[in-house]
Amino acid sequence: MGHRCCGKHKVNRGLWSPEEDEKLLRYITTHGHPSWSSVPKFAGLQRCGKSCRLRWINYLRPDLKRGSFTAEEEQSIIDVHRILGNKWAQIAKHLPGRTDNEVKNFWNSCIKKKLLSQGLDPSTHNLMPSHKRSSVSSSSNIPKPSKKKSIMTNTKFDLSTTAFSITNINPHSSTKQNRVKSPNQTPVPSQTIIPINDTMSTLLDDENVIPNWSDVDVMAPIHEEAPMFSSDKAVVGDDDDDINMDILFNTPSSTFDNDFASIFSSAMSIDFNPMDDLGWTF
DNA sequence: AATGGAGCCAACCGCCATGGC
DNA sequence: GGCCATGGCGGTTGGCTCCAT
Repeated sequence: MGHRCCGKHKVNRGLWSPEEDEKLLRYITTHGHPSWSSVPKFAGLQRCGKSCRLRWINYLRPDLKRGSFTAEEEQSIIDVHRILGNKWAQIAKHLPGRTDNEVKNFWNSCIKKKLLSQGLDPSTHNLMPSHKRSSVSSSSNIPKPSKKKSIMTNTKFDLSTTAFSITNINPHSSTKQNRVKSPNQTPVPSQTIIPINDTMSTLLDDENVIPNWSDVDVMAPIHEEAPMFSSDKAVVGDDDDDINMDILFNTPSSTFDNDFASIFSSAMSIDFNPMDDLGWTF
C-alpha cells in the first residue's frame, strides 16, 4: 500500500542514500520548502514530499544536535513528560537541536526502563503498586538509577515554555517525595475543590493574560483521575488533604510577567518565586 | 566462527487539523 | 458545508548492530 500523498508515483522507500541526502540538502538550502509536495519533483528525488520533510527535520537540518542525550536533557524530558505526556513534539521544543523522533526513541529505549526500574509508571510517573514494582525490578538487571530529582527543589521551567508545575499547594500538606507511601498502602482518590476568587477570575478572564479557560490544562500526575477546571473552581482528584497538580498555560510566554506571577501565586496560595529573567521556582 | 536475541533508531503509517477552493 | 491537499504528529515497524552463547 502506497502513501496516500504519492500513491500514483513510483517512490523509493527505506534508508536514504548519501546522494539523495545531498540532493535534498542542496535543494532546500537554495530554495527552501514552500511546499513539501513539490520538493521531490524539483530536487530530482524519487521520494514523496512527506518523506523529504521527515528526512530534513530529523537528519539534514543544520541546527540539529548530534550525540547522546546529556543528563540535563534527560531530566528535562522526564520533567516535561510528567506534565505533557507523550507530546513528543512539545517536549522536543524544550531541547534545542533535538527532534521529536529522537526524544521519542530515547524515551522508549532508555528513560522508560529507568523509570520502571525505579518503580515508577512511565505513563503517569506515579509509584506503581508493590507487586508490579517487584516484578519489574526482578525481571531486569538495569543498573540502579539515580534518585529522581525533586520537582519542588530542582526543577526550573523556562518562562518561554509557558509550562510549569505547582506542587504542595496546601502549606500543611506533605511534599511530593513524602507522598510515596508504604507499598501496601493504596491512596484513596478524592476530590478537592480549589475556589477561584474574584482576582483569579478576573485575571484568568483577561484576554491579555489567558484568553479563556480552554487554554488552561490542569493535570494531577499523582493520580489516575483527571482533574477539571470549570469557570469558577478547580477540581483535582487527590488523596486526603494535600493537593498536587500541574498547570499548563497554552498561551504565549509574552503574556506572563512578574505581576502575573505574584497575583497568581497569591490567588492560589502557593509559594511561587519569580527567580530571574529565565525562570520561576516553586 | 556462527547464530540468535535484544536494543536502538530511521523511516513509515495512519490519523487529525487546517486552509484553500 | 463538503472536498481535497498538505503539514504535523504519535505510534509502530523493519533492519541494522551489538553481544552473549
